[in-house]
Amino acid sequence: MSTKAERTTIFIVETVAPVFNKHGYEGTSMSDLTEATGLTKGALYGNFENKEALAMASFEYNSKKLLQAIDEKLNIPGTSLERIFSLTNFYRTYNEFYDSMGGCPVLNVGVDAKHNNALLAAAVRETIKTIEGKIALVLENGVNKKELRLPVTPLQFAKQLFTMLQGAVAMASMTGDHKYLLNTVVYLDQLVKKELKMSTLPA
Amino acid sequence: MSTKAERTTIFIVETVAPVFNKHGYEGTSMSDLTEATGLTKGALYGNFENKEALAMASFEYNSKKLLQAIDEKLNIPGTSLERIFSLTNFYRTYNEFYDSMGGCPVLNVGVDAKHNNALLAAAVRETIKTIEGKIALVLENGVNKKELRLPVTPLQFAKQLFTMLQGAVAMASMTGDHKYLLNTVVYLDQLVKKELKMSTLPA
DNA sequence: AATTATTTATACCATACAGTATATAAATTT
DNA sequence: AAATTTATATACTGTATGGTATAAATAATT
Repeated sequence: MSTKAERTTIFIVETVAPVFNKHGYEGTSMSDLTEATGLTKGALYGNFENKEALAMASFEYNSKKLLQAIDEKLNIPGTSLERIFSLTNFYRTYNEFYDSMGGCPVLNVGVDAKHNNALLAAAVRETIKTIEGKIALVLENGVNKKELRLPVTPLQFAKQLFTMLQGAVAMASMTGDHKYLLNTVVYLDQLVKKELKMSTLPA
Repeated sequence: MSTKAERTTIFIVETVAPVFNKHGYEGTSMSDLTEATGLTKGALYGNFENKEALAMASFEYNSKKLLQAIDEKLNIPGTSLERIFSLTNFYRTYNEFYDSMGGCPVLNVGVDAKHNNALLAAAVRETIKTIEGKIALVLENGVNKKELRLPVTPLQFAKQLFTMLQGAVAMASMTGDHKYLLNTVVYLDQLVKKELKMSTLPA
């Protein structure tokens, strides 16, 4: 069993992560965090070195949740095409997912941290690379198994796919209209069906 | 000729706009602004009611510049298709454009203001609507002139186009890699050529 | 050029900020 | 259960915050 202190640390990150994600690094104050957690500064500074460490832990927490969800969707049993559809289907209601985190961590921290915190900005770039890599792996596998053909390299296509998804995330987030997600996924699914499906082009 | 005071107000907005755009509403302090302008608080508060008014004027300034650039690209003489390509071509090097503003105002303020400033958030939504409307108008014109055909309504297609462009903007901005813009525009151009061009499907 | 109106600089306000020292309380170990 | 370690609360730094009152300086008007 975990010690009380460890559980407190986790509790702090869980509680604080959405606050940082909503209001950004500079926009979040230590008193916002004591208020959210019901703890005092002593407790926060006892578990984390400073504000930056709290923000970093918060992003890593949200990023991990996102990466796990993406992994789960991409690693279902089935063909590579079915795995890609599983991912796009996840983004169909991605607004519900990111609402529980106070917003998409990639988008929010990526934009906020760019000129406010170099460490966080680097962490976001790492997360983006990881996601693109995961998608590329599925695509590469599909090419190897001759389940699909790609007009460009797997990584290149993965980047393009993620860019479009992230565009929908940005628009849905800024406008509050989740139809941007829905319409983009509908578009992407037909794109994948038309462009990547191998069965339409027998050897 | 303009009065000295009017020119000072303009100078303040010009100088302050990139600072707000880079660091966000909460991340920008009044002393950041006195430092950037070389003026004192007295001067800033003599020309603007408060910090929020300064931030609002800054966004409107950047937004206007963007809308003017988009207008310029969309209103070249030529067919509706050429106008759309003129817009996508603008986004090919959009990073240079937004660098001079301290980032894309739609993306940066849209993400930053969502939970930090309701007024700014509403202004961004308005700008998005305006851009989508401008693109939709060109598309509608093209349909009327039978220069192109659309699988969905002009506004719907305009939204999808802008979503993809904004996705590229977000990715390029977060990673610092402008190839996201280039690749997306290459993709969009071929998409438009294949899907919208009427000449391939004679009546 | 003198007067008036406006604009900017200075000095200040109360409050909020991130962070710390230390005392108290609560776990953990023996 | 007692001793010890660890975690949390309290009270406190010094500094920065957005904003203001007022005085000095500069434009604009007559």
